[in-house]
Amino acid sequence: MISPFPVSSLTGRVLFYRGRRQKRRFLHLRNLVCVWRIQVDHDEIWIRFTEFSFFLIWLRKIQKRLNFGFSGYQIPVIPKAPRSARKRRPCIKLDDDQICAFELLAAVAGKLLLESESSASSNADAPTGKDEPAGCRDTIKCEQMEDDKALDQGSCVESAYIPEAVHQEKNFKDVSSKPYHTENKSVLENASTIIGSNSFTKDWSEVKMESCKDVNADAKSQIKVEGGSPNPDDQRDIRIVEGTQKQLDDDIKHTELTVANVKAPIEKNVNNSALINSDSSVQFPLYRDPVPCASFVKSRNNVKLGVRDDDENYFGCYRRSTKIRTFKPTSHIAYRRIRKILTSRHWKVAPKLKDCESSYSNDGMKSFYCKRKNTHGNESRRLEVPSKRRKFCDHSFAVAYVQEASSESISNKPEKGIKEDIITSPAVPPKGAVVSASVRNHQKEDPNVKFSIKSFKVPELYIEVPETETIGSLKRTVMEAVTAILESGLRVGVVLQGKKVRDDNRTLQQAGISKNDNLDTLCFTLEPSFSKVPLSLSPKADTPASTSYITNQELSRRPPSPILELGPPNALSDPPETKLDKHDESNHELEMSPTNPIDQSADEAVPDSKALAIVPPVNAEALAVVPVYHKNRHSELSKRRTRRPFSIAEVEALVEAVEQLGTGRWRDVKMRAFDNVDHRTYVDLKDKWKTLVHTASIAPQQRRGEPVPQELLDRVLTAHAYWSQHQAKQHAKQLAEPLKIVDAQVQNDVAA
DNA sequence: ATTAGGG
DNA sequence: CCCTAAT
Repeated sequence: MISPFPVSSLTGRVLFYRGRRQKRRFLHLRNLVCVWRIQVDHDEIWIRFTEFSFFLIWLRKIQKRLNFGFSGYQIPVIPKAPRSARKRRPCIKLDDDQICAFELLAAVAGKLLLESESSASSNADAPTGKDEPAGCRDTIKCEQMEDDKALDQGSCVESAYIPEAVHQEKNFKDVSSKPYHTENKSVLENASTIIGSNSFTKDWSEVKMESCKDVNADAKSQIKVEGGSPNPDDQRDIRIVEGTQKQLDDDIKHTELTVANVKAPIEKNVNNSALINSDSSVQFPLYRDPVPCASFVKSRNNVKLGVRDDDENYFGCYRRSTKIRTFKPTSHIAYRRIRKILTSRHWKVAPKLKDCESSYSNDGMKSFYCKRKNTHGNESRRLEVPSKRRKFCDHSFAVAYVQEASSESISNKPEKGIKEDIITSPAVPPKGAVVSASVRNHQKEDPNVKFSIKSFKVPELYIEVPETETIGSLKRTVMEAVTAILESGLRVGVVLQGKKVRDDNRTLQQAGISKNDNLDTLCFTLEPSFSKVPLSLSPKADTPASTSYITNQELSRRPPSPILELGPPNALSDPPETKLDKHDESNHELEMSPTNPIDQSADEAVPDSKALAIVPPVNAEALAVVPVYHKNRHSELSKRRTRRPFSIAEVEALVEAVEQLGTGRWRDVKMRAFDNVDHRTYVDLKDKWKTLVHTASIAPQQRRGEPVPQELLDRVLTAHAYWSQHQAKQHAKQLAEPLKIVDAQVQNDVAA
């Protein structure tokens, strides 16, 4: 039986090699040869791309094939454009994961460059060890192969290696032409022919993979090369390499990066060249270290990433932190640095694959279920400090106290405290899920629901520190606040699909937590148990993370002052230090640039910086909500308004007004229906309408909050449709028509 | 000040 | 709801 290429199979490792033509020390990432090792059932497939950019393209292809559900967000080609243009502008759709993958790869790329260079002299590189034109294929050469002759370098080009043991069981299909031979000798040639370079030049064939599960646990895989789907891009150099890990593993002296959860975006309206260009913007400096082997020690599945500094002349612009040059023997810092380079929203450098099972839930979200439980106790635990400013969990960052026992490279814990261990890597699926069920490909019925708590939401903190205080003081204050909460005791809250599950007596099943269900929307929160929590309204259903306030007394030692909204600790203690220069002028592509910590830091730091920004005093209203505020300061920066859900009556009034006035005249709507309600601005009304339209267009089950009568929602849709149609007329006809027509339609609807 | 859109 | 750009 052939099953679709399993999602989990997209989990794999990516290896970079210096390509044959790549003798320069400074290379574009896109030019790096890269091999993707992915797991298909029990086999491992190696896919080699002579250019990294091909890999990305290919990923997208296969992604499309797999018809992934996507949680990706859209990165505008033109970040800011005239309103009129914004709407229709083409978008680069890029999945977060891919961004991260991309960056992860980029990080490794730099390292590999380094490695290959240093090996150029030491020749300690690949088994075949040469850093020369043939070097790249050498790197994947499988010396253990029984028929070594088959690996005639002269003829095999950079093509496929299919170890006998594996390929004999394979069931290759080549739609386009010849099937793979089952003899090693011919494997390579055929591979070359089939998926070799030239055949892709004009006629890009999609490579589709399907796993073929077999009863005897001896899974077979099938590689199908399909023709068709002409693509302008030259995919000449895609090759498939397949082999068993055992055969190849030991030969690879290259640094490996364990990459998991690779998901490629579905590209629809983006030409690939754009992406490639962006790739090309990725330039990785080659760092050199006086101490040749201080870094990049490969240990099986783990990566030890090191970053070396180079002479400033050449890469001056890149090397932002010379300090790193001192990096520790264990390359811990380097590791951290790499981590920081990564945007890794949903990414993390995965623990050993062997120790974790890739799992994914219904909507394609994947996570790792770590089998190992005895490592360092807290290993996979992450504390997430939610910022009030963030509404979406995927925008938030988890602060992780990494104790990855699986990686020796960081096994030496820094003494300096948390800071050293903090990484920002939420690894949280969009919905804010921090838990996923483990779904194995083929597993027996297991009544247990498996949870992998990747992060905790911790109570939000509010502290205050005078402007004049030092950072050190700030840190201490934060620490105090945290300690206060911890000491007061914590409770665990369970939030499922944004709703708090309060009934402790319900079973998981009853609560809707089932291993078959999508647990991505399940998360746990830590709640302070002390009672001096706000009188406020804040913790609502949709605000899983509870909020706690440090009372004035608690902070009384500190003079009253501006409020500090506590950002993630890393923001406080771990200032960005690894910014690279952006070289690329095409800034819109920078957003997908892996080596663009600036963007990412901006991305993540913006909220942080906001969080760190001094929030001046507030109005009475706000004070009511957040008791900690002092009134002594006035400020331009105002606090977020209190939430005031629209009542049904208000909605009705709004709908009525819009029906008659249309959707482009909010001021009029306001005057007509909410003239004397000053807490409803026309913007509010517009926003409300927006959400109403949205609400009306989704399934009732998806709706939250106080239910709006369907009748009203129907009217919303009707009016929305109508006014969408009649926008032009609106100005011409002013206003009489609309109402009647709308009414008529409503009546029709009702009648029907 | 309003409007339109994105977050 | 907030924030911004554009009008």
